[in-house]
Amino acid sequence: MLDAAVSVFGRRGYMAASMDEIAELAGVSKPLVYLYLNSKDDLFSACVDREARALTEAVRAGVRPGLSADGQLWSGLRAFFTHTARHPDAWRVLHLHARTHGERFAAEVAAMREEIVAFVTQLIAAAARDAHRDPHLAEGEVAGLAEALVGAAESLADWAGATEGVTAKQAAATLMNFAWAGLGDLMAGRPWSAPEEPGPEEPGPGEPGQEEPAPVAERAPQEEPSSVVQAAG
Amino acid sequence: MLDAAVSVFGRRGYMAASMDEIAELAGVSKPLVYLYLNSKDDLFSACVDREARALTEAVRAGVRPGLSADGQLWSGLRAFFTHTARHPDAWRVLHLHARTHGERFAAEVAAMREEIVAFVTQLIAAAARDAHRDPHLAEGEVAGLAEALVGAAESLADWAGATEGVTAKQAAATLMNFAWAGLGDLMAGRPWSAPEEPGPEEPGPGEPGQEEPAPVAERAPQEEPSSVVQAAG
Amino acid sequence: MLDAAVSVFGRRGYMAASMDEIAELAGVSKPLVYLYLNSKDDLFSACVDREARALTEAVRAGVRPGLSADGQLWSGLRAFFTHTARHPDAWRVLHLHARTHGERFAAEVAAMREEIVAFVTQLIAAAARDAHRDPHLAEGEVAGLAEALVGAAESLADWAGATEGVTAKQAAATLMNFAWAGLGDLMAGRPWSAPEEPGPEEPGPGEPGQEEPAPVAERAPQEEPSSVVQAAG
Amino acid sequence: MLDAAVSVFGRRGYMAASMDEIAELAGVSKPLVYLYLNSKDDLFSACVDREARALTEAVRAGVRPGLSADGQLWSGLRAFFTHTARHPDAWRVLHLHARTHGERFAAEVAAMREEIVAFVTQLIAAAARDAHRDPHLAEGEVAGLAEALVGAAESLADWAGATEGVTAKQAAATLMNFAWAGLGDLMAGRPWSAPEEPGPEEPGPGEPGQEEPAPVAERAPQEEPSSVVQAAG
DNA sequence: TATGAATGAGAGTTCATTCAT
DNA sequence: CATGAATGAACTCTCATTCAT
Repeated sequence: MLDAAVSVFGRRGYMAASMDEIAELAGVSKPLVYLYLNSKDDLFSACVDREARALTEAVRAGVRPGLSADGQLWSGLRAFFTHTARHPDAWRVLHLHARTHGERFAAEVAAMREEIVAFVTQLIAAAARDAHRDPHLAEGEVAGLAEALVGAAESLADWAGATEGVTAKQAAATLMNFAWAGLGDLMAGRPWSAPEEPGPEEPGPGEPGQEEPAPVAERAPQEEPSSVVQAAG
Repeated sequence: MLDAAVSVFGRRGYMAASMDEIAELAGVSKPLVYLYLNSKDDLFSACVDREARALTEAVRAGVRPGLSADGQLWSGLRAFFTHTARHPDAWRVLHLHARTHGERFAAEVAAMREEIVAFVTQLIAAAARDAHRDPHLAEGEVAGLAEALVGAAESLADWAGATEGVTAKQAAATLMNFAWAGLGDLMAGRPWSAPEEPGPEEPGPGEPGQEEPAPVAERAPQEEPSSVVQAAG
Repeated sequence: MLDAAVSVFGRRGYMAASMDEIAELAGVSKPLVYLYLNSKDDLFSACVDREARALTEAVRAGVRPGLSADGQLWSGLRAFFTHTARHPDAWRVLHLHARTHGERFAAEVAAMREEIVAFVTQLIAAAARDAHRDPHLAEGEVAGLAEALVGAAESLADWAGATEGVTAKQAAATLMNFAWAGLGDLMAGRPWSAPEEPGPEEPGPGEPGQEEPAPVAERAPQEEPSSVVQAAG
Repeated sequence: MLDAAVSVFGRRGYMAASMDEIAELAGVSKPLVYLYLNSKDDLFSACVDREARALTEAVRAGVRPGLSADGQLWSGLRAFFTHTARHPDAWRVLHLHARTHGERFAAEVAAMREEIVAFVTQLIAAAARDAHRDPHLAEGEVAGLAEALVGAAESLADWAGATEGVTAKQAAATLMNFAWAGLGDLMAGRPWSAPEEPGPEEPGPGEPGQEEPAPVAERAPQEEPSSVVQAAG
């Protein structure tokens, strides 16, 4: 029943979603929805709750704890993009709709986001520690960079979710290049490269361990450029 | 009249905005709104149109044509963040609401976004040409990076708009560091530094010449860390 | 529009009355009802207000100020029964329905009732003064008797309104006998008799000045006794 | 189960009472209510039936058969006010709610009322016979007076039920004074006095023998006069 | 027998939209 | 040109009522 609600909310938004449509999609009657979840607000809140939990859980499960900072970020991003790609409506609910309807929902999303930002902040701080250059990165700066990184990831999730032919791994690679190496290094021919790891999601032989000479996602040829743009919007 | 509509749409969203409130805020009667703009859809479309045009125009006007690639990007970002900060309702309409209500509005936003992405793509390609390392950056790769950059900029615009004490310049600096130097260089103590230029937006004496020792945006001291997370959400 | 509301509320009661039926009876659409009167509660309140005012006004206008105490009571009762007989739905709203739906409406009815009780209290006190027997009637006693008299009048209004063939004058005469002379005097053959006055409501020659040898209302022959009982219930 | 129904109906009214609340208060499940009593209408009808029977039975049992007419009336009124005071929800069901929802319920209440009115009619006729003044009271007149007396009693029951500090005996005394002696006699200092009898309901020592010097009910001192009016409404 | 689970029908309320003026 | 006045349609939510067990 929550599945139906997430689907309708994700496609229509909170206000445009009608309880009739949700009930019909769930295959039950409207009063039943009200029996289990008291109101439209509560229903939406339950959706946001569940999906926020699911997303953070997916990211947490995707991170390889023993790896280096960039390795952990890489694995976390892959899990993040994989989850958002698999649950596009849920992602729309969280990222598009929950933030526009009252403090209540915004707070729920904020709690989820905080967890992810905190994780990223830790990674950056750890990397800075490893580089022994702490003085150059004050605590506030690290937080700012984490914000930027998470924001970029969110936008790329929108883009990847709406663009055909972009896999989660490609999105993650694009972001790692962009964020870790930086455009400057890319210009200079110094892309970031993924750490050695057995591919956990697709462990089959079809995936070569060294697939990263193309560090930036190579998208499928686009006959219709507007769709790309639109998708990324 | 459109001003009123943008304000109400930006604050309430498409569905929750009522024609009554728009007409009242505009100081005219409701039938007059329908006389000039045929329907709520058309009114919203006109808002999106106008604001998309205004934003692209602002960015275009802010770019210093003669500068280097990163200089142009820097000036463009400053113009972008300045505009979104000055017109928060317009930015909410474009980035939050227009994408959630039908292909029609999404397409209008897409057209705007395409222009900006194309501009960024040109800059990256030019920079790559200058570095003589073209082979490393295929066309698709450049487009992907441009997407990531624009996405990061959009997220930062949301964040700056919701966080007190973050100026447009600080947001732009944060993003330039993040995007151009990359986290890797930042770790290594090699931040990106802004090119020499007379500050165009705030040329007054209120701007100290030595503003760049803090390469990452120095945000206002935050006693309440949760507000940061929430604001950035 | 209020007429329709009073009619429907009077016949159905507050809860059972539907805004649809009220709007249809008023010959307008439902949103128009909500435009003028904000909610069902407000609509009901407006009805109660108007009818309470109308009833008190009718009683006030019916009282002959120069008469003796029983003469004033007699004229007031005639006006009261005339009004309730002419506006049965309004009377049902006030006496039956308004008292069962929340303090708000009960208070409005109470204000009206207080006016009438105060008037009756004055009359009884005046009569007691004239009889020079003040010590026997304390203030609280007078108020209690006024309550009883008004209560009896209300019940008789229900009865008269639902029983065919009972005129307002007959109801008033019944109550005057009952209240003023008392059953004891009636047993002893000492009925109360109406003071001399030109009949104001029905001034035609069809009404003899001395019509009161039958002091108690003679009802029409009742083929169906249950209806009488029901009406008086 | 009927107890719960009477309680909820009495407090909420027919329409506002929900079967859910009734079933919950009765401690059973809703389908069980429907098993025993087919519908909400039938349930309400059963309540009205039972309570009407209970009230008439209480009055019948309270009357002392051997007494004089006014003595019987006095004892009957005391039983009546005692019962309504002890079962306020039942009284509300009968007097307030049953009359507002369809002929069916009104007829059930009417049957009860007819019995009481018939009893009172007999009393008045008997008293008239004793006084040897039959010609002055035709049958219709007696019935009218009985209606007025019963109506006054009903109103006083409402008033006593809503006013703190008014006992059944006080209400009965007020009504006997009002009805039997009449205002005229009261003005002249000739109140009705209760016949000699051992107090049946409260025979304990809590009842002083000298309770009749105040012929009219002495209500509790009322600092707030509006509450009296409202309560009596 | 007794009930958890489910629903059809209808309630009050709102809003984009349109005439007559 | 501009609007006061009005409405059709749709919304969220409730409740008496009934199956399957």
